[in-house]
Amino acid sequence: MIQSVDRAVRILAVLGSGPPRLGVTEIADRVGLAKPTVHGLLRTLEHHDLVAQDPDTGKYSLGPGVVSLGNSFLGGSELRARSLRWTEVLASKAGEAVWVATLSGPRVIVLHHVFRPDDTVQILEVGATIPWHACALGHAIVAHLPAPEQARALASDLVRLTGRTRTTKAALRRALAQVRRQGLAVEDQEATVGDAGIAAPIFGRDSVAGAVGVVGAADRLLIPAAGQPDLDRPDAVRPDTAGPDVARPDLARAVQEAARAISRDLGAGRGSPLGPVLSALS
Amino acid sequence: MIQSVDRAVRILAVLGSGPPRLGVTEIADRVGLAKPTVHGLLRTLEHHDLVAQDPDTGKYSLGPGVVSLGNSFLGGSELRARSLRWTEVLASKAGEAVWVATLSGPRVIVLHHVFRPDDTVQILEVGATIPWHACALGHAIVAHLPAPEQARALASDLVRLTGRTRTTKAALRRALAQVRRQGLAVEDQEATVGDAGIAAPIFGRDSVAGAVGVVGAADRLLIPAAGQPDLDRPDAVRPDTAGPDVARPDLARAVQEAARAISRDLGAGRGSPLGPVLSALS
DNA sequence: AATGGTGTTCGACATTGCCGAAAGGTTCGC
DNA sequence: GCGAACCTTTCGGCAATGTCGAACACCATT
Repeated sequence: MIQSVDRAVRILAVLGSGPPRLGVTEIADRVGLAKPTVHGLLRTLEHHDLVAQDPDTGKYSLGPGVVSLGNSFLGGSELRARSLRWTEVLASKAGEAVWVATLSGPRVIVLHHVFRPDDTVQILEVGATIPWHACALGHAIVAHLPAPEQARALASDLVRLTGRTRTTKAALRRALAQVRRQGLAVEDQEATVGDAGIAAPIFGRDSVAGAVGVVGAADRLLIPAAGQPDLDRPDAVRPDTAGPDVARPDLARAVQEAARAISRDLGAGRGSPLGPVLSALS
Repeated sequence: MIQSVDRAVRILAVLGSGPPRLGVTEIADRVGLAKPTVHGLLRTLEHHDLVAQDPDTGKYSLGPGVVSLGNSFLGGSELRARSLRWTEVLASKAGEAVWVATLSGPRVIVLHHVFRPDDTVQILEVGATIPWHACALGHAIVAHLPAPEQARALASDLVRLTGRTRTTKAALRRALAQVRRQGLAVEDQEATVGDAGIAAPIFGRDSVAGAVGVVGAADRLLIPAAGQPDLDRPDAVRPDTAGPDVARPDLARAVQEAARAISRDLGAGRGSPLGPVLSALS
């Protein structure tokens, strides 16, 4: 581990997580380094436009360079590229906004966002990060992670975002087991009040690569647990195996189909170790 | 300038600009360093999720961490925050897509993108970078830069993107002079065939902070130079002072109004050195 | 005018990261 | 199937490199 690079990155992280503008002294405190050390690192980062210094106050913030890099990452992401055509279909079939996400540490990052087909004003969420335990995308991914990584995810900070966020290991373990059973994750207002999510895992050649799902108003995406199952669609989620939150069967099916289509494009299946898992999901 | 950090950033830049996946050897060649050196830097960056290594091929690519940083930058950008409300208005008034951009080195970065109000499928361009000399946003910014920085911009690589891109210093200097006269930049298919742009500068407390403009099909945004001026709107751009590309007067006016509104929100004016410049633009 | 707080510069110490060479591992071609 | 060529990764010694204490210049308050 190269020390100065490590420190530089930690400075970037501090600038990205805290208040938008910080002074040298404040940064030095937060990363635990001497002031001149931080200054030198900042100058180097500034030279590459990764940080910018406010000419008036002398304080530092992230620079435009980081957006370019972020954009390059999105452009080079195979998961994102492969999901473009299928998410379009899913959005129009479901009539809801579609997100594609991948895991980064204890959070999921939205890689792609297809707007809900109606033309209301919507803000773009690409690049946004959400704690994995508070969204369906995160559940779908973590449920299919190898055991050690899954344990690491469960050991992370399980912050409460709304009154309904599940924050205990036990509750999350139950949720993940259910996700594995159904091949589908459902979340009801655990990240944002009023919004729900339905998601399914996407597999790469030999591991889970991300997840795709729909996001929108809970009363459009879910049906009350007490409601009758839609017996015309036997392959849809059945209320008797589901928890209190039940996904609309047509949405559940559409999400799963999209996830499988993207997985196929990514090269999962054909003799890969995940073949059996994939079959179980179909 | 701290060497190892500088090298690490150059590695990130290489990963962001070249092919999406590169091996250690290839990276070492491109940055001109020894293989083990690059390896150490990559391991450090990987530890922070700024690069990711493909477990199969061993090749490296940018990691999810860079998107988080990019998103933090956008969230903390005052220019972006202040422009949100006005761009919404501009988009609906103009009926076209609206971009807000800032300068980063020789390129402009799109900080905010409001979709064209009709609901056709559009891709999101936030984070995209464009050579400054090939777009109206870039002209609007560079035209109001202090002389030394302006010279530096003119000294950069003036790449030809389409058959109409102006690539000589002389032509660009003329264009910039006209932008200063009119307080408006117009670009006709210099970045993308079929697309034009109309943009105006946004000023911060004591310098140009960015630009706002509309982007769309050239035949919707521009009127033929030979056409008659719209005499009902005396404050619009007049063909006799304009070059061959003439912006639709209503769009020109709307863009300028949005730019001035955002500048006002950013704190330009009220006794700042740019007061006179601002007045001249109104 | 004095004070507390910035961001910044300087210089010496020794820690740190650099690179040559060699070692696993994998994918070709034969 | 075998060998060779490529890859990524590891090791160790040299010295260049980055780190930090102290002092500087500057601004906003007191």
